Amino acid sequence: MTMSHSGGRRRPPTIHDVAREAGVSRGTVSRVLNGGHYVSPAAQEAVNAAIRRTGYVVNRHARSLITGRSDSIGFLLTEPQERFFEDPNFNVLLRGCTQALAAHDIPLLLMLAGTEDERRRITRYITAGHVDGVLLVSSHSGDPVAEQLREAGVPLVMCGKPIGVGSKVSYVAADDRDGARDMVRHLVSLGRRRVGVVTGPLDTPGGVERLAGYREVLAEAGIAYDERLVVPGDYSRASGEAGAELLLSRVPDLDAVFVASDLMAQGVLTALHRAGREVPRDVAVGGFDDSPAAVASTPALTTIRQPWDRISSEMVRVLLAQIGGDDQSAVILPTELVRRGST
Amino acid sequence: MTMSHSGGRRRPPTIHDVAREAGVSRGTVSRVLNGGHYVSPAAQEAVNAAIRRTGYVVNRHARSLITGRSDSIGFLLTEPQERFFEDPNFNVLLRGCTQALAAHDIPLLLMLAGTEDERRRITRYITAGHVDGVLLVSSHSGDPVAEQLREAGVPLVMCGKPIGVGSKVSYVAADDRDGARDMVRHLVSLGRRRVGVVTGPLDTPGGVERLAGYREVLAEAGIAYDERLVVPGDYSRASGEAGAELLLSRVPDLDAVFVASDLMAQGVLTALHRAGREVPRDVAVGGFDDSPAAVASTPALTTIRQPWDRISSEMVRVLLAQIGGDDQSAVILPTELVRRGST
DNA sequence: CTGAAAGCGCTTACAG
DNA sequence: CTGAAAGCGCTTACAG
Repeated sequence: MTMSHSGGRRRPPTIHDVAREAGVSRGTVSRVLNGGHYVSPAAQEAVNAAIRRTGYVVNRHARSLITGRSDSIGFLLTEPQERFFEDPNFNVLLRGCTQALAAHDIPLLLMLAGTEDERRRITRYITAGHVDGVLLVSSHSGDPVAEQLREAGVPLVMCGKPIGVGSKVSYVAADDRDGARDMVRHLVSLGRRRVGVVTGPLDTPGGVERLAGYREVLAEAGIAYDERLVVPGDYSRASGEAGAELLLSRVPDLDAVFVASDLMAQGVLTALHRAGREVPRDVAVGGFDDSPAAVASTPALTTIRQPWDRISSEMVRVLLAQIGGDDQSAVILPTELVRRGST
Repeated sequence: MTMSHSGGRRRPPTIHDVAREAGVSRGTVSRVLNGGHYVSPAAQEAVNAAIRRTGYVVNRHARSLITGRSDSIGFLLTEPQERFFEDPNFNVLLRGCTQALAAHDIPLLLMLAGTEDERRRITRYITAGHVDGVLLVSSHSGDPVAEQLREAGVPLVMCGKPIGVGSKVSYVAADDRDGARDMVRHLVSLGRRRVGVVTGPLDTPGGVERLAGYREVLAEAGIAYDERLVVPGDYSRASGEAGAELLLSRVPDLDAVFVASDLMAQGVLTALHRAGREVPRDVAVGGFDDSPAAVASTPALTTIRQPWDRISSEMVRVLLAQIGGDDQSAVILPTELVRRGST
């Protein structure tokens, strides 16, 4: 019966069309749509058949208008640098979240807020209720967005443990400290004693925790902590290269380096190679992340795998639970040592 | 006057609150919101002041319900492999599109449809009107999604020239053929005569066009086309490595290679190095993309820059124009030769 | 279990 | 230029 204008978009069927087709009221159709409670099997079946025949798809705008929910989730990246976007980890995380949400038929809105101005605009957009919750990726501390969203009562889950703020915010993170401990223990177990470290930014949880793990293992192994063996990095390849040069100039007989990211570890390998050190014979190198950079390096990197697929699925699970009324929660996931040629 | 429940989300102000506050009707507020036509300056000002005082933000669901538009755009990736998602080009494109849309205050919905099943679900979702238009990234031919969306009358812009389908679909692409010509002319101008090529997949425009450019330049330079110098790749690093080995086995005195992507060119460098060839002295290597891989290589790659920022902004521009009623159109953007150490 | 009815917040002809 | 009114497609108490 539908009038079909060939070519352009025809008017899509509404709940009214389905009701007429099924011989029931619109209310009954709606009840079927929303779980089928208080609906007789016969009506249920008639409605389902009518939906199939008409090709009905619910109009989410109408539904959202009345429920007050948007049935969509925001993926917010508040990061001034482009670095993180170029980080392969980001891809895995984004893809994982998109897929986990797709399983619930929830679309993901990608929001990039690199500048102060954009952050203001996006925060406003979010607090106006355009998404039901936010997956927040913000590696640096001092980001006020998390606090603002929390205050506005927006369900929120962060990737990585937030530092600085003592606020109650849900997060999902890999166990950075434990991963660092595993790596440094591994280096020490190989007989290395002059173990350098290139840290991540010390205003990020990864930077702080991985360094902490390093110190703990040195202490437990009875190796004195030596400041000259600690150099800061910013997760970029270049900072790894510079860091290794600095380490070599300070401690020429260095026999291992724990590097807080694979990308930096690539830079470390370059600098060691240039300085004529052979890896792992002269210097063993351990990375962190198990990113594609780990296998692309020569030699391939021994590293700590972060469980990105689990991180993303847990972020989605926690967020949906929170939207459903649960309290916030923190999830810490285990890491794994992956041994390759660099140790 | 607003009752504020500290903590939870308070009921946001509606157009009704603004109207009361401004002393006008809701219709007048709506007119101000939608461009301010047929509104007296006095009313205009009163409404704007009221909006500011109340902190009013339009409810997009209500608006969409009546306008029939969603005021959002989908970014659809129909790609079975993970490769493209790991491609740094993808990041740049996604970020560029997000930002171009943000300038219009239009949120971007990220849609991933890697499997047949997902493609069906997403197509249904899109044709139900949940987005006003689609930015489609699908490197391989034979993807039915483009055709389905086009038939459903959904505004659509593809990244890269679609091949196979003779259908009228808008697209934005770099000038692959011209870029390839520039690179091969560059190699020939250096005196190289035995120029190999590692192609992209020949069911993609990049694969086909870049090979065509290679052949054209050989012809114009009076160099005979030699099948042994042509090996296929799939844009992966591994295929570049294998390709270079094959080339060396067939034509040991090869003096240049044009590689259809930077990632593959990295593999080519690895293979050449292992075979004891020095780059560029023995063999000059030219890549394509100017991706981060180009600078990360040793030596850094001479390559063809694809204007990704312009590609993304043009895709958005064309899509918005099409949503506004314009006909579909194709945009071809120029590439640029970037010379580095590998030639 | 089911229908009739109210209403979510907005836009847009329609009369003035 | 402006207001009153209809209506977009849906959900949800309410009364049976």
